[in-house]
Amino acid sequence: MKIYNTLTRKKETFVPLEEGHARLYVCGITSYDYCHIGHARSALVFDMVVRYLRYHGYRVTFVRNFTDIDDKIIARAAEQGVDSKQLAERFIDEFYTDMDALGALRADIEPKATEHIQEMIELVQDLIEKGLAYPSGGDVYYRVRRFTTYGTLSGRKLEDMQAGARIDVNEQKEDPMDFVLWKGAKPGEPKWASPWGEGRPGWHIECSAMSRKYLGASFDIHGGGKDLIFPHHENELAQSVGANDCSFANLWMHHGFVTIKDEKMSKSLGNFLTIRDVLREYPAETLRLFIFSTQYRNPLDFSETALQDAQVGLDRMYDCLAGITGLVQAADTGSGGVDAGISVIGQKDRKKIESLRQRFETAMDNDFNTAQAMGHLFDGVKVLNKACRLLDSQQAAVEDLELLQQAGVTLQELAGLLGVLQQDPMQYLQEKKDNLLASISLSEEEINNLIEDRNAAREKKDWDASDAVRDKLLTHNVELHDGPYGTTWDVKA
RNA sequence: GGCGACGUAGCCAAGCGGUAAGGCAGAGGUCUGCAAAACCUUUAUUCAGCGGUUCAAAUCCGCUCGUCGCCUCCA
Repeated sequence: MKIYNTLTRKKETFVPLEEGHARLYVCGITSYDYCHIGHARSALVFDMVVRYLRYHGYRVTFVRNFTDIDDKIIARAAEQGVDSKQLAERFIDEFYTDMDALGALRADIEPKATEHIQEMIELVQDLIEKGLAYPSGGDVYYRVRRFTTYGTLSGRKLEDMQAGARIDVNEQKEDPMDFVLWKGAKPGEPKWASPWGEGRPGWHIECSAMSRKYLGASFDIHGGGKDLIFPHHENELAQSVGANDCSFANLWMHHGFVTIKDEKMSKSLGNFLTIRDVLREYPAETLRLFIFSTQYRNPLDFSETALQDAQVGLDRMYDCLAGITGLVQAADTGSGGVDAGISVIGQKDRKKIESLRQRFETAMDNDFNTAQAMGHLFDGVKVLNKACRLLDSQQAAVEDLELLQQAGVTLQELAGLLGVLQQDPMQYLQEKKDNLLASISLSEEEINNLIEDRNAAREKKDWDASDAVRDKLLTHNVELHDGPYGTTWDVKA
């Protein structure tokens, strides 16, 4: 499989350092607020990556950190008059609540910065010994110009950056581009003892220290949002390579942003929706389908319409699975194992059904092209629906039923790699109906009574009366469907 | 100012040198007393524009226009 590497700006064949074992480190959240849809994308993208690597047969060690000490946490805690540690803990809990609601897998190791102060101090000491860092006025800084390849990951030169310098002038630094590894404590701030006095870690050092501890100096994949490329990942790279004298992450994966009206969703712009905001309106699987409708590196524009489209698509997939289940059940109770009928599924459609897994994998192997992979899934749905329709109207051949049943299982398995289509289809559709029913002013019994009245009128061919009932129900968003086996109803969304 | 990404049907989105996947919406059809729902079929001579390379370009190169991002905390 191929993965796009930010470092080389190319898709590269994925070959883990240790055979059969993929080690990956993803930058997690800074816990001072509820997570928004951008965080959901990050979590779900790497959730999909991990699931797919495991599907491919790799043993995966997935590390994702929590930044539980930093300026924003301290500021927010001060604002609310609470302890910064408690604030961080609280939003880690909220993060888990959201992740569980999204059905995202837990990382194998979820280290917190504050629990690795010692490791960070050791790393900073390594850097000082190598001449790559220097203490200054209670702080410790990284000597950027000493790391000759600085800027490789983000593709920028030190000179270029100075041109547009929005860098704060800091008297303590030898060079304005130097970044802080350790910050001396200001009065009232959380602090830890260190060889340079009391203080706290800079932002970037935690990831270098924790990845080294849990994955080793070199590992396979380092991931995060595109906004982390500079300065966070560039600095991590400088720290780790500088301290360990060996390559750091082999491959850097960065996902695109979630936008609203083509602008980046962010706290500072105030144009964000939290995960729980969205999950109040749509099921998690709908959100996942939406997120995977675009390849992970491209921007993803959030809108009500896009979510509704995803919802319709998800329902269609479940309808298809329910159709297969219904057909198989009918056949079981019907002909009782007697091979009725001849195959009606054409050669071309059979081939499409049988190649579904192959096509899905080819798309996913190409830098996790979930958009294309989903296209194949929907294409499968189309062919399966067609087959269901054909079988429904005649005696089903055993081989056809088996093909459909198997295809349904495959469809659900593959969709599961994206975390969708994981519910029992019958139950999903029933729940949807129940939820909608709860939102209208009629009970199921009242609806059924009205349907009986209407059917009585229809017997007498009193179309005016029957249509009146239908219209009345429609004002309550109840739609009637007259089928060969009687009248069923649904609630309009 | 520096660096980078993107621009494909009404909307979303794949394709990245061999002649336009898929989804939503729309249209036609099957079904129906009429509907609805469901399902089927269908919808881009063309890929922002202009040049160039090539037997062949949405795909490669150059320029122009437009949108967005990073360079400051950010997923």
